[in-house]
Amino acid sequence: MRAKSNDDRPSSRPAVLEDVAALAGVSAMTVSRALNAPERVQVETRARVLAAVRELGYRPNAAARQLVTGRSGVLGVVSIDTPLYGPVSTLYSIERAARLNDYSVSIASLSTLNRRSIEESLRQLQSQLVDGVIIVAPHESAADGLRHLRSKIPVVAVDAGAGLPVPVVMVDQRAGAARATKHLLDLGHGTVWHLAGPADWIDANGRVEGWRETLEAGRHPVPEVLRGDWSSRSGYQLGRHLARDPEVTAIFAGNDQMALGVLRALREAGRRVPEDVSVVGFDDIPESAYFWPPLTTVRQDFEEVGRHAFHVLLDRLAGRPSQIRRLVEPELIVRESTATAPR
Amino acid sequence: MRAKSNDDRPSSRPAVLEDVAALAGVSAMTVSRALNAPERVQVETRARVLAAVRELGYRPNAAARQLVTGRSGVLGVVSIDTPLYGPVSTLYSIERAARLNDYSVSIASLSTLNRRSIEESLRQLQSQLVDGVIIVAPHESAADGLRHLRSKIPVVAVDAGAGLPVPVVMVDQRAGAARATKHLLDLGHGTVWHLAGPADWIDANGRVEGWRETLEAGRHPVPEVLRGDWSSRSGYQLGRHLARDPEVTAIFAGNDQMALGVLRALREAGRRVPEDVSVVGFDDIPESAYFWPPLTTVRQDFEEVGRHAFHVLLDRLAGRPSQIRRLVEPELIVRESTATAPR
DNA sequence: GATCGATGTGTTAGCGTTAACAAACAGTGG
DNA sequence: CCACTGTTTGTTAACGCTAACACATCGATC
Repeated sequence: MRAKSNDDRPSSRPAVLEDVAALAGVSAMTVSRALNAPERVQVETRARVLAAVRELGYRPNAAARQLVTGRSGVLGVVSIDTPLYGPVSTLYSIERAARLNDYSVSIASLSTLNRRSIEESLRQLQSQLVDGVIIVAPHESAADGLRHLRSKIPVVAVDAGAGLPVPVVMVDQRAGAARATKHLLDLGHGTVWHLAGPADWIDANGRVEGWRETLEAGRHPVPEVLRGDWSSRSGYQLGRHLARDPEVTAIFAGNDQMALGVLRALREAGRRVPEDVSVVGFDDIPESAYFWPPLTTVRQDFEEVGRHAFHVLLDRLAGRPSQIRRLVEPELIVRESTATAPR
Repeated sequence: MRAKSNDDRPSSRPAVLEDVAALAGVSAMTVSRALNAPERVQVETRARVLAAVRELGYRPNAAARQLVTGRSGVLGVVSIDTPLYGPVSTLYSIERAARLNDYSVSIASLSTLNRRSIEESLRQLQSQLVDGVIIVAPHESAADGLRHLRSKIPVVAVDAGAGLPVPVVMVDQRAGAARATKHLLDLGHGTVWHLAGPADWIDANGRVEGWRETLEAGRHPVPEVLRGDWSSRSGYQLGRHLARDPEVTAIFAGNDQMALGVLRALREAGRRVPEDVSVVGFDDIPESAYFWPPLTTVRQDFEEVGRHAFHVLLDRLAGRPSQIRRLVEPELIVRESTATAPR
């Protein structure tokens, strides 16, 4: 009990449980119960307590509660600090799902994902006493870190490779790439060139696999993979090579930005889209509907990814069993950058 | 002291101060000092303590520390949940600055910024015991919330209007818009049309002002402002109107996405860029160098904005006086979408 | 050689909350 | 009418840390 437990209420200091208890004429424990387990307190008592809470503007002290319960109601999210559409959308959707469930979110953004950086940020989040962590790990280099996790707290990965000792939630990249490729083949193109994202990105490699499998399944020749870095610049540079080759009539770019660069390279080379060459992107960023021409692309439902990741983590926290690999279906959005093959 | 203070170390339970103290043969207080005020402990003792800390893998319990010191080392960031380049870059740069200074960052992303939503998220962050809050408030509607803050903890705003009772850090939008406009006037254009962002965005209005002032200063006619919504779609729609008017030879778009839509509208109307019409954007998103043609635009240094915001907040936390309004200088990036006026 | 300050370390008492147990009370059934 | 159950409330003791003070020890000072 406070030294000065007299009747003044110096609103300078925030109200604590004891103040509420005094005002309501009950013990501190009853107040605690009225707030955390309302059914264990008589209706009338609870009403008095809640009135006192409101009058004093009482807010429970998170640190004290956490010290005794061991739970903080805080979720850690480890992410990569690029302003790329995918990772950002995922981060926000996780935050939204968490807040809807009265969790708050503490972020650790990393410029590179590897074992050291992941362990470091995990340590930092742990000493902040987060209840669980979601790692957005779109890099292959993160696998090493995820494989050797020896964290006590539950971890869920988003956009991570297979065969890891943690649950993974992600968009089915292979299915998305397969749909994009099949769309082009169905339009009569002999084969599809693929402009991939960096080899150390999980998503990039998943898309390469989906593309390759689809070509092979239809016995189409498989051109060499071209590696970009997600930027329009790299799409442009690689696009200039492709533009020179008259054989090339269908290009599947690993994301919309690279597709934008390709569109520019083709135009500069005098090749029309979609009359001479068809182009498909990936992501469906808000701009892609306004590219020239509007881009056929693959939409990923990040909202669903975030929601799932959060709920899988909740399951872990509650000790419930949960799926260890959850794939979200992507959707092909057909616009004007694709058409039947020339001739 | 723990009930079972015998010599076993059940590594099941994480080590606490007392365990370290026992191993090092000192009192808990000495361990605390060795970690928080190393100069107040003898060199040799400190070495023993640190060795014990390492051996046990001891990490201080944040909740306990916070309960007694009243400080958490956590910073709240209230932001808007769009994947737009500006707000996202700002968020990441704040996070980076914070982490470099051993603060962690808890985010609250809102879909709308108004008095109610700001107060609500501030309450939530406060009950999480953050030491201070940075509000990224690019909406006019946030002003009402910021004006009536009665929060006990320090608050700094980013991208907020003038005349508020909190320190504000932001890019100088008027200067940026003035530079863009002047660039076009210097190229001989009679006047400049402006395609503004939504009227409820601070930045959009700052750019309108900078544009208008520059035109008026040079006694150029001031065309009616066209209002878009930052999207390529709106840029395209408004651009189609402008494309029909042969008087229009210079367009300043409120951001790069809208500029992209304008480029498309002009091209569809058969008007060449930059030969017939010059176009300037704002933001310098990574793609804008790969638009067709590459876009002249205004670059904002978000990294610096984040750094400043964090340090102003640190000043507040330390009770030091700080600037109440800090403007970061934008930079004009000239590319190929602008040229001397036709005729 | 008593007094002082400086230096290093220990002791005590909380910070605000909840788990665990204890107590008071009413109703129930034999 | 008494033990026995269940419901509601209170009491106590942590949770892990640090502020504040207390206590040694040492050399320097007059």
